[in-house]
Amino acid sequence: MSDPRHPRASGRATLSDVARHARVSAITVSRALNTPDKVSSELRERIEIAVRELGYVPDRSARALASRQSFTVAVLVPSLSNAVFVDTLRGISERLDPFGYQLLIGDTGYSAEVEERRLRAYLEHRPDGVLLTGQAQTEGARALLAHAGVPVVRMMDLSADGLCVGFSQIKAGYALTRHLLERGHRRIAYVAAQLDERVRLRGEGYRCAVREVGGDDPRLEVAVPDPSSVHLGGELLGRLLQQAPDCDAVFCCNDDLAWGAIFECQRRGIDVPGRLAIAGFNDLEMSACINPALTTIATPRHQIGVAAADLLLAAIAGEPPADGQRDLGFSLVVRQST
Amino acid sequence: MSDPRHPRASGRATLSDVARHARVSAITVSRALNTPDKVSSELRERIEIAVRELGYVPDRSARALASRQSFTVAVLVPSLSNAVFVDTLRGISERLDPFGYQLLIGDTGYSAEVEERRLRAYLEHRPDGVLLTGQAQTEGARALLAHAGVPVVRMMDLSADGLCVGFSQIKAGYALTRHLLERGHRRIAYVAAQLDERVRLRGEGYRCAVREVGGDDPRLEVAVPDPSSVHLGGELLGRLLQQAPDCDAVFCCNDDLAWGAIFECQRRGIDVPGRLAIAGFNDLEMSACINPALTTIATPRHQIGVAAADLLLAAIAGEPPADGQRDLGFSLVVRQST
DNA sequence: CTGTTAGCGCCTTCAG
DNA sequence: CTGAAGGCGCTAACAG
Repeated sequence: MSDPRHPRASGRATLSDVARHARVSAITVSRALNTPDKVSSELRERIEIAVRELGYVPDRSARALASRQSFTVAVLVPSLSNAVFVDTLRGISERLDPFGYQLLIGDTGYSAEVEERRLRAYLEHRPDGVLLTGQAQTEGARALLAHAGVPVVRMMDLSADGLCVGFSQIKAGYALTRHLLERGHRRIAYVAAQLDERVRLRGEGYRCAVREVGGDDPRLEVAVPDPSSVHLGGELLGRLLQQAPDCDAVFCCNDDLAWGAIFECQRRGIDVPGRLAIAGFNDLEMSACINPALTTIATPRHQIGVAAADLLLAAIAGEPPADGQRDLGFSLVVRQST
Repeated sequence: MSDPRHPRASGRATLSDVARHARVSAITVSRALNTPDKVSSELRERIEIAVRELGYVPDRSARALASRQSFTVAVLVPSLSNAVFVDTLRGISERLDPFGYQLLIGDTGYSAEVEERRLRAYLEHRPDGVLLTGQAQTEGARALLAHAGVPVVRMMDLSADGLCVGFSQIKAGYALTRHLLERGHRRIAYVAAQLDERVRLRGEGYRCAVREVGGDDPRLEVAVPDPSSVHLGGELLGRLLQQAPDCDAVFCCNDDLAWGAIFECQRRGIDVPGRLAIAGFNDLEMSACINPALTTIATPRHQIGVAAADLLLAAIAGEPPADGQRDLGFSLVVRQST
């Protein structure tokens, strides 16, 4: 009833369908596809034709199962709405795509629980490597990774152990605050939302710097756990101005908040930077376009993705990590808002 | 040499490792995990303990191979840098996560070739469904989908055949232009970048509307294929003002460009909307925050994700699509920029 | 260069 | 409710 030259009605063409069609053995088809130079050009051609005629698409599950390599890398970022992580993803993808690795991209919504859940889900794919943003947050997540035994590279911050690529969030926060101090500001505020590890560390850097000049004052800090947004930036500026009307500079934990703060100043007729200097963090594309252009910390997020991918590739290949902790630095971009 | 109660050194714990550990058969472990109510509570408990002790994580490849269901859905969007698609992804994820589906998320960079390549790669995972943005661009992509025989839902625009969820880009472009006409503008420009299907359709709508009042003029259109960005918005405004100094309103094909145009007007001292009205498309978060607040078309992108997921779920379940073409509409949001 | 054999880890029968 | 046998599609290891 069934024609052996054609794929079974029950599903798609398989390797043996192709093999039968090309009158070779299955393994030869496998080789023609994966290591073409190990197959004579004659058979290769016949096989290529069969593949095309049957519309054969290999099955990764079967391949992964048999070869014990999934050619898959799991990547977890806090949010896809944040351009910072999307730039990082692009760097990863640029580096991993050419090697045939496929990315399992997931966002955690800045939640440790979601992170663990997604991690578990992705580990079921037996990824060849895992890329994480920051530390694995929960005990469970760390246990999962330990059991899995896959190479892991952590991105964005620096840490004491394991492989990681990033820069010192503390130093960056410190550097930006120093810049404001050098501009002569003494009542410098820190406005933050989405209080993740990195935002906290930037706050640390800020506090370090203001303390050095005795300029620390709890009223100068506005921090809320809400998701960051431009709108929130305006709102938090209002709150800040209420609790510390004499502040003369604002360090926003990210650019989005800073934009919102600038817009709010425009509406209130507050001169930036004359009456109030405003600085952000990350140097997203728009920060150079807004009026006044935003002073901010440029972060090497794309490069972090590239380097993390390279590090992971090396780890997958079993190469000893020459420098497991890669500090890619940051740079202060001074524009008109300060 | 090897203790049968422990996973082999060569790899991670398998179902039979767990089975041995709990002194039951492998299939019972499988059932305890997938259909717990088909296993006595006693065995279930023993199995749960074994799972925990061994740190067992199921292997999706093996499961997919044996069950012929991958519980995976492939999603292709043009870009992750565009908040529009990220909002759509969120809608999809919200709907599909609870069912245990895992998303294979990929971006095409607005390229038809990349789309086909990614599609092929994702089909190797034997996804239970595919979510596409717009039409499958290439002949090859369409052939792949036809061969694969998986349910496909297309998002964002409307189309004649197959399952799709979106709204009429033409009508939206028309509606926005009508609004500008009703405001009394007669020299309305269309500024566009990233010329994908949707941007072109919006342009169609624009042209329809201006033609009705005899206001069409090629000098009023500035369109470049470059990736859209805020910076580009400013640049294109400059170009427009040069080739049509008398234009009195600008319809930007997306909000990013409109922001850039507004910033450029601020720098040039052009009054918005007094001298020049500016409108965008999509209603991203920032559009309500900028000064002047941006008039734009609010698009139901999150809802599109939700509805697309629902449609796909139904199609996977083999349910006949009651309404295969779902028009979710759009709405005009009039703010201060017009 | 090509083929055979066996098995990856799990689930679908079909039995009890 | 539990288990035994077989196979999903592919590739490793060995043969020739």
